[in-house]
Amino acid sequence: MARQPTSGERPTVKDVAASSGVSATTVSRVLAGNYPVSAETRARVMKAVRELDYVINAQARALGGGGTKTVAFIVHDLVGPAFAYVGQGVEQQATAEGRLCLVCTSHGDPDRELEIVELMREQQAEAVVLVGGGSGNRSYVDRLTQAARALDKSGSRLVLCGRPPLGTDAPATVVEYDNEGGAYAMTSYLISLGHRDIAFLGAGEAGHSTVDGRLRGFERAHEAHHLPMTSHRTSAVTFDRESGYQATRELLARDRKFTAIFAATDVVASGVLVALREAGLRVPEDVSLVGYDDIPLARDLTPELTTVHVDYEELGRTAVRHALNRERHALSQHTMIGTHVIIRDSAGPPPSP
Amino acid sequence: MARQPTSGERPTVKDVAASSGVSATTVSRVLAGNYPVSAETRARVMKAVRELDYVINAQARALGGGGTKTVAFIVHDLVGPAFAYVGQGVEQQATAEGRLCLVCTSHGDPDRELEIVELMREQQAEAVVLVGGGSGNRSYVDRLTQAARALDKSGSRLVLCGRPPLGTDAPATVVEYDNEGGAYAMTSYLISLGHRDIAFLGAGEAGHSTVDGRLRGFERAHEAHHLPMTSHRTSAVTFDRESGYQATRELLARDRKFTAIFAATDVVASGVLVALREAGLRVPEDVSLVGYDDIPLARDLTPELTTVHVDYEELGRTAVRHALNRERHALSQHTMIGTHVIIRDSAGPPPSP
DNA sequence: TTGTAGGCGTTATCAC
DNA sequence: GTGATAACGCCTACAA
Repeated sequence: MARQPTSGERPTVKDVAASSGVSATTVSRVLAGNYPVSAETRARVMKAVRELDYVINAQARALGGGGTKTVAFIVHDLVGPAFAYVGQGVEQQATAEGRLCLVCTSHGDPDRELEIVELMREQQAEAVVLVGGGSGNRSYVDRLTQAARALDKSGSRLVLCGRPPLGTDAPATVVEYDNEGGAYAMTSYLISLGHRDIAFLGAGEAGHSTVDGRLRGFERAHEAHHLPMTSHRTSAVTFDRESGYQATRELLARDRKFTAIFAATDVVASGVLVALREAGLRVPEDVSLVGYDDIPLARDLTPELTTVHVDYEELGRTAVRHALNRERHALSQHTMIGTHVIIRDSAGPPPSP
Repeated sequence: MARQPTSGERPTVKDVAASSGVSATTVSRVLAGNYPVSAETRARVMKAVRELDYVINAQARALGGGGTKTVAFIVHDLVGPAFAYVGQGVEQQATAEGRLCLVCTSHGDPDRELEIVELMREQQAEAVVLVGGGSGNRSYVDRLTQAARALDKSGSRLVLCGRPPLGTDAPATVVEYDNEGGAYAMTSYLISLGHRDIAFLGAGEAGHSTVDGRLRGFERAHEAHHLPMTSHRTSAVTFDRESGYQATRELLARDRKFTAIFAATDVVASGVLVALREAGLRVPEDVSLVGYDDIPLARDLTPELTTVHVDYEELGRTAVRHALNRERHALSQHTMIGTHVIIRDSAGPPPSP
């Protein structure tokens, strides 16, 4: 008589085997489909599978061999629009390559981030994608390098997505986008419109790779055009709307000479816009405003925001693709994704004096 | 001599045991910390753990007993703001309860959704959270009910987050928010402002639980105030900005009597706003506009959008909390989260005739 | 306090 | 084509 699994218990290959009168090995072969099995046997097994509503145990499979078919991505939080798009890309590519996706949020805490990497090593994730700019702090970079080596040793791969490489001796895959180039192009655009006094509102602490790159592009453009620079960094540590609002108010209180504002992100720009409007300043007639990221919000602002486009979804896809299909023994990989200016309505010529 | 694991291989408890001169069991006990071990032994073991850079194998642990400590959430996509917030809540609560989070996207495809539920059963996820409104299609509901039973049998739990229960005999946890109540309150608000001809722009096919609920609230408010209703549903199947834009253009082409528009979502409202502005209509002077969801976008529109607030993050948290800490043998659970009107600047009295 | 034996569900290996 | 058997790495009895 076919063995009936205890009700309320999950059936196993053994149950299927018993129920279809074959060995567990044969059941495994039918399911894997990578080994010759007679058509008749296959049919019997499949019937039992359906009747028992059997599904394989992924943990057991991973243990026996085969690996976990899992990719992890670690992100500050899921609600930042840019993060969400990267996540979307990661999930998409992971699914396309037959992998499942683990998500974790670090809320920007480096210690938590390293903890999570450790957790992912326990989980045997095939790739660990770290999303978002990170700190350049020395001890942090060292610990991350060590984590990269540990992952490498267990056949996994650390991927840095949207931040610079750790060093050439760290086994990691890096997929960046061109913060500096985009900021350079945007600044040049403003200069070409006639602006000579541009305020850069870069929220966040120094040493943060993303803002640093953008600021560098801003500076380089000034140098290239032989222009003095009036950069205005704020002490805010977040990239949110509120910090853009506050920074603009402070700026307006102490300096009204600038004719354009370059906000470090679109979200910051949305806060800037509110402050400008409250001060009775029109955009772009009185002051031009540009952002960075080109998230959907950019088109919802009034006026629609001129900004730098970054293909975040592609960033995520590339990260997974490279991590999973890299050349054997290629120690480090590095890809740079281009960015470009999207001209909308928030920037124009400076007001005539 | 202590056994050195082959370089490039992951160390196991055995390696740690050999390296510290104790048995594998003792290592396990030290790591679990739930069993008395002499201080000296513990120290030796921990030292070996550090030296070998050992981490436990989560798959093996799950297999031996203990379970996977994993929660899955399935969502249309990660970039919709509402979805992102629910995901944030799910991840947050999962982490708080010591679980890891698997994400999958279904892109609104019911078949894919059921496939994913199956995958999660293989993964032994402790809870499977289905996020977002779903179709009321009979065969779909039946298959989902069957999936719920299958999950229940393996000790897991299906959670419906933001959609109505499958039926009282399905072992599932449901966490909804009050679509009908919020729409009722908002419609009443518009009526109290003096509006008598309100267009409801509900993108999406009939049978979609979220829109249906909102439309029901819209209708009930009209009934309660003894007002005839002029509902306008569009044929668009998406909830995006574009569908709001198109729907509004069609609406304007055939009917200009309405004095207010109730958009099914904030994102739809953003498209409506563009179309209105293009037509030279001022908001709220010429026509009032309200939305639903209260995503950050609502505050970035000009004028800031009057809308219905939904605490999506709490929705996600509640989903996980209930799934993990339910009473034993409670077949079905049902929670409703409240919604409320947020008054901003996009709705006012109708223009005097 | 510590060690030994067996099992979790699957797949790889080796026989038949 | 099919079936036993031994891993995989951990944990929970049961002994000592």
